[in-house]
Amino acid sequence: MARPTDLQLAWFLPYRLSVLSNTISSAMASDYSRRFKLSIPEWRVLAVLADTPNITAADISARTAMDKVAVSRAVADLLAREAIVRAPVAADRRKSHLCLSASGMRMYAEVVPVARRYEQELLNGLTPTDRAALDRIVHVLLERAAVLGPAEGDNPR
Amino acid sequence: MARPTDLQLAWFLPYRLSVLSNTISSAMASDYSRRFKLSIPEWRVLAVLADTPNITAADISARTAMDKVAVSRAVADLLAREAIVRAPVAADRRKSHLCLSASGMRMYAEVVPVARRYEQELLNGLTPTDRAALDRIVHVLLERAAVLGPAEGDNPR
DNA sequence: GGAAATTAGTTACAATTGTAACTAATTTCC
DNA sequence: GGAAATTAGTTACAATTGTAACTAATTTCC
Repeated sequence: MARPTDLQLAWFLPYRLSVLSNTISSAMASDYSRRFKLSIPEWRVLAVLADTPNITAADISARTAMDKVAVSRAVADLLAREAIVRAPVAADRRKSHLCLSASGMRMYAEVVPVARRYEQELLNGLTPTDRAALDRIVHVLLERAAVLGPAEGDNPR
Repeated sequence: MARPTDLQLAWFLPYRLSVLSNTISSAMASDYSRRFKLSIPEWRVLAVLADTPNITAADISARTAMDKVAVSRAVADLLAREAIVRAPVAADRRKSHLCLSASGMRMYAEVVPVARRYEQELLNGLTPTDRAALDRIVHVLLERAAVLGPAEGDNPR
């Protein structure tokens, strides 16, 4: 049926992943922002700091694949709302260590169950075998995608 | 190790899917735009019209999960570049049917192998079993995500 | 038959995001 | 020891995207 030059967008993996991820992210984003006034980047920074306190903005970039500007903006916002605290590093005064404030921790503790429930709702449709397969597959694809991107062109990022 | 309130962002499915999809999409986007001056929305419109000529902008929206404004913009751009052709529908003059021009088809024919190669590079890391599992899993997750989104809040989109 | 409601698509404006240039601190290396 | 290069983080500006209001055509329904 499909001509040889035809791609069948509906079955094209990058397209399907993009639709899937956007559907999930925008559902969650609208929920977070409605309930907690948190954007996705802010929520990510919160989550990383809950996991590993006293790291720098650059560390957050490295762990989240977020751009350093995006991190800077999210951090500025969370600081303004006093959800996190910034402490200059004595040994290198360009850096600051960040960690959650008491109220940031409370906020995080409130968001986590909501986030977990989303994930659970998604995973509930899958058999244990499929869940394991998904973990494996996403891992492989992430690795390959990371290599593919920079390799293809000339952008040295 | 992880405290009970901790989410472990690195294992959080929505987060992993988002990083995966963004990595893939931005690699492809930079490649498309460098070689063909095509944005992702433009490429999607092109692909849908290659698959199904003579449909309306609204039809494209419905098939791609793109917002109608995004479609309108991509269409305007492709029209300006004469990659597609617009013909008013006699029976309902609010609508127009769109289809690829000869040069649009050539452009599409050039992009397809590049797109396919990307997909292939990704899939090459997976066993046939995993590929089949991925198809199934993405399908299930898409369905669940579609239900989850609107159900959670009050946005009637 | 015609006012009120709906629909396709566009335009205007606001918010978000990406890129480049920048400041200030530190490191490298002659 | 100090000029040149590097690094952390921010700021300014441009490009992209989302939302709301709009125009023009059509449909509904009294």
